[in-house]
Amino acid sequence: MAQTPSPFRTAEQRSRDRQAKKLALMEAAVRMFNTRGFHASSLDDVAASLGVTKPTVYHYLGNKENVLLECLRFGLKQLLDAATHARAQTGVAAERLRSFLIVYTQVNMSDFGRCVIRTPDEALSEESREVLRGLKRQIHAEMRSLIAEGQADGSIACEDANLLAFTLAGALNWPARWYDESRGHPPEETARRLVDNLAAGFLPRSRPSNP
Amino acid sequence: MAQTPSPFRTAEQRSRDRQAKKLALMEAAVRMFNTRGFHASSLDDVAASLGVTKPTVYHYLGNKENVLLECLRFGLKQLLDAATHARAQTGVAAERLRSFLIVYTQVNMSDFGRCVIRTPDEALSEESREVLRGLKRQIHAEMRSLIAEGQADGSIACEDANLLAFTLAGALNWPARWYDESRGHPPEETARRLVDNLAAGFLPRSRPSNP
DNA sequence: AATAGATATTACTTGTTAGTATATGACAAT
DNA sequence: ATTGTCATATACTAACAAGTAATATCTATT
Repeated sequence: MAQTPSPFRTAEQRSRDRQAKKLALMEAAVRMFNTRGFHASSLDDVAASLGVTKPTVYHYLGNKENVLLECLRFGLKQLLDAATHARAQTGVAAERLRSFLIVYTQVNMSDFGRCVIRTPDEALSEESREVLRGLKRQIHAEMRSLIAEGQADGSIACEDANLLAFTLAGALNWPARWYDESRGHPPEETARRLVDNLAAGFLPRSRPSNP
Repeated sequence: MAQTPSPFRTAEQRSRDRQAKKLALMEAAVRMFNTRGFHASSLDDVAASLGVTKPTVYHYLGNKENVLLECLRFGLKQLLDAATHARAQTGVAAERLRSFLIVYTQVNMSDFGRCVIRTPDEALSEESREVLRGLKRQIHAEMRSLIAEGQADGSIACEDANLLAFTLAGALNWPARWYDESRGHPPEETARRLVDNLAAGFLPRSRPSNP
């Protein structure tokens, strides 16, 4: 089985290499976008941060807007996956919503999620904007529908599912701006506490809601 | 009293004129920043939108960064004013907090408030960033201290006043991104409903919290 | 009138960066 | 061996936008 390893890479290995390089470029880019903003980030600098030159970036990612677009898609996919994962769970809707929200928040605290939140639509061309709006709408719809299920099964109390979705999303997107992993509590714990605030509200409850 | 009006303006009138022009430039700028983003907005275009030229902008506002800075200060002042106004009211802390939050949200739905929320720190120089961080911290501190008062007088239930302030701020900053005055409910109503969501939480309450 | 100050313009310089044309070396398949 | 393809570099173009003279004009006071 364990033969002398060939110094030649198979087609599959090369394809994996390529993917890894592409992802490394995306990671370098997203970090720079997050620290400097999209317009203030030059592809020269992104490339240099990995010890290569700009045409290499173009080789793997086409053009600057596409670099951003792929980063955003990647982040949005993580958010959507969180939704489908929560959807597959058992329990009342409020519980499924909670577990979705906690993962949603953690994604927003990570590099690609941060980029999704921090990048305003205007940074993109009309075309790409439509694509992204579609994905964002999907995520919003998932959240809203979990809320609606909760209204139906009685585990969630609210007047307007759509507006509640905006309320929750806002509160849980914001860590993309303020959360600093290197100080304070770890991401999961912070995420959980934020969601608890939203679940309970800030007005005192006379008695526990689960009799 | 009502004499033939002099065609000559007094010093005071001229000073008011100057202020008005400066403000008009700031409004034009802030609207462009909000629609295109800071880096994608050229002062040539800002000036052109009022039928003047770029050096005019420099005459009134110095340089591009200062244009942004003045807009942000303006918006932040509105937020701080909302806090001091709420502070002066009577009633339990939860009530004062509510009324602060509602105004806070409405500011974030208006041009200058939008700009405060949508402009990420990185757009500015280290210097200006410090100034703004200071102002933002003030607002955050106001919110946190209203919450702490509520913990003390029993009108607010929460474990961590600081984290609750982030939760509320996030939810109520977000309308700067999604709210569209031209569709849906008017600003005050939307603001009130958002705050209600946060006050009540999404878990059902067995009975009203005000016995 | 004449001068000073405020307001605005035209025309320029300069720096930055997205994007491209072209060259080159390495490897793989034939 | 030869040919083609992938990965990368060097070196360039083109465009845009910030900021700066130098200058003209209007207004108000002496």
